[in-house]
Amino acid sequence: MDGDTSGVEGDNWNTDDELEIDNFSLSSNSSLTLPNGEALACSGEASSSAGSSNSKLIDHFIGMGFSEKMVAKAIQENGKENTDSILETLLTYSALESSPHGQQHIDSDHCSLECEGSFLDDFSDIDSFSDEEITNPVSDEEGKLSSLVKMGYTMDEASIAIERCGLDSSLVELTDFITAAQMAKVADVHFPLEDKPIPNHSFKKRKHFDYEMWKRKKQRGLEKRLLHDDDEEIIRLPNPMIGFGVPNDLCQTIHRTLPEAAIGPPFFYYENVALAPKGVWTTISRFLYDVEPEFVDSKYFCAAARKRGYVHNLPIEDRFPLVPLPPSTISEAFPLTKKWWPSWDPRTKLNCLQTCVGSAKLTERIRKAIEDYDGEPPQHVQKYVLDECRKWNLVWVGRNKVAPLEPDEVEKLLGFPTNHTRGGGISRTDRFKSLGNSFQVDTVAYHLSVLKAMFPNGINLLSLFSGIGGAEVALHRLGIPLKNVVSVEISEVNRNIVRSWWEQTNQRGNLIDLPDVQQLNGDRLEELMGSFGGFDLVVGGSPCNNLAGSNRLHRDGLEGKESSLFYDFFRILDLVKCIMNKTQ
DNA sequence: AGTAGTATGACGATCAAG
DNA sequence: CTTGATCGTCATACTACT
Repeated sequence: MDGDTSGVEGDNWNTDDELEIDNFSLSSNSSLTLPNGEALACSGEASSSAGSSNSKLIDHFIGMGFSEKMVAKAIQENGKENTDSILETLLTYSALESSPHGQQHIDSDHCSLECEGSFLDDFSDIDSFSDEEITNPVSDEEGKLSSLVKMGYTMDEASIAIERCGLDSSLVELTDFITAAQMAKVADVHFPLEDKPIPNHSFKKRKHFDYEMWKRKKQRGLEKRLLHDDDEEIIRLPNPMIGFGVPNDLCQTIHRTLPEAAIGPPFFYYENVALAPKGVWTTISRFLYDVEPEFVDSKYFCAAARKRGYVHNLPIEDRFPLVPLPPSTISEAFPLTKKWWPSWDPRTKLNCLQTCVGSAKLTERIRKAIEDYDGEPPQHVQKYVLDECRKWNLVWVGRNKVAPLEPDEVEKLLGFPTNHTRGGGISRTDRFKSLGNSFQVDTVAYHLSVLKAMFPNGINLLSLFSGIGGAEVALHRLGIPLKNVVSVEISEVNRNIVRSWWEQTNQRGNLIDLPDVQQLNGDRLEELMGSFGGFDLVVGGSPCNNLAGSNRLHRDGLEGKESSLFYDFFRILDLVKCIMNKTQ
């Protein structure tokens, strides 16, 4: 999808229940932060974990060297009965925590235990709370966002609060807003309480706690470097990157057992770049019900590499590939290049298709560099040319002539129909951008193929961050009828592409497109699902802007401006799950 | 001259694999 | 250790129009 997701317009919120929050006074926090209010707000499980009956259990684990916050979260997740799984969770957390990127995500989870005590602490010094104390924010907004996340709120909640309250509002105002929103949500029967424990509002204490935590983690990180890191829970990429199997793979007898919480309905399928900063996939996996990601390189499906991670709860037996099988090498995909391909260019597969392509000037420079020599150019020229060709995915189109791929060639490689992104007022630049952000259809279709036997009459699909409709095209090419498709995509050109494809392929189903995942709330989902009886599949690849290696400027990880929309994928999936369970 | 859309090049770090 | 890959962003110059 496109990068700009910040266009939240207040007008569109009129139907949202959150709007009612405006009626709350932002400055008066007393009534909202009373322990009574918390007890009312928390689910049974969450509030009981804060009770005194657990103190022995907590002390037990604290005695083992785990932090109070961790123990509370682990108990909350596993229940107080199952001490074994609590211990296992704690061990996992402590491993995660020692990773440089993983540590901040522990903080981003909620914990109701910190509610204990000091409710009556005054907040008078809260405004002196300096963001820079903990993080090094680039802007005021990011600083506030980051602070809120560290205080235990979701990225989603934090950004909405800033949108609604304004950038110059204090942290107290922002946290009050979120609390009020959560209060309002509690009234909504469909709000998944167990996954959104109400954060406490003992600001002073939490601030202090977090700061101490941060110092401790920093310290531990230093210690860690001196020790072995063999117990790191960092997810490793498989080599070869074939996930749970690719077509023509001989050993396809892999079985897996999904965690209980991950089992559908609905089925879900999440995608993002495999080479994300350390700890990102651990966090993604943890949020998506602890499902182990499947890392696959699309070079096993087509002539271009595309290293991606997929988290899904689909069966992995009896998969089958799309037919016809796409060309597997560059020369098969583009036969005309064979004639001009020099023997000293060993490439048979293209690298990852990106959002930008090489310039005409660059190909000109390359031509001139080779032209000076009669036969084979010297080593250093070969090296230069090959480096540029690999970096920009250039192919040989004439004597001494290289060129970037054309948009229709990229469409072909990615498994889309030719001219899928063409016309309708879409520029060449935008085509490359949309295609570069898309799925490789054959790869995704292989994973989704198991649905065909299960849903002979078709499926209802929720497609988040749809882009140019990679999931829709994959399902269609598999011959799985699309009954109702709700497609959420911020970019208007992309929505037009999907709409136009939908009409051209004579779909019998119903396509509903929405612009913004952030505005898709429980009410709207319930309304949509009520009309056709729930979703069979939720698909989405959230923005990779802040995860991708090509991003020199803002590779900020999952908390980055765009990539944090992952949490909206989780939020919405969890809402769908909740509603589905309720109506069954 | 103003404007909107387009093309170009400068901008390294991170992480895995050999 | 070195090599290689990587769903990118930004300011600026350029182009094709009014």
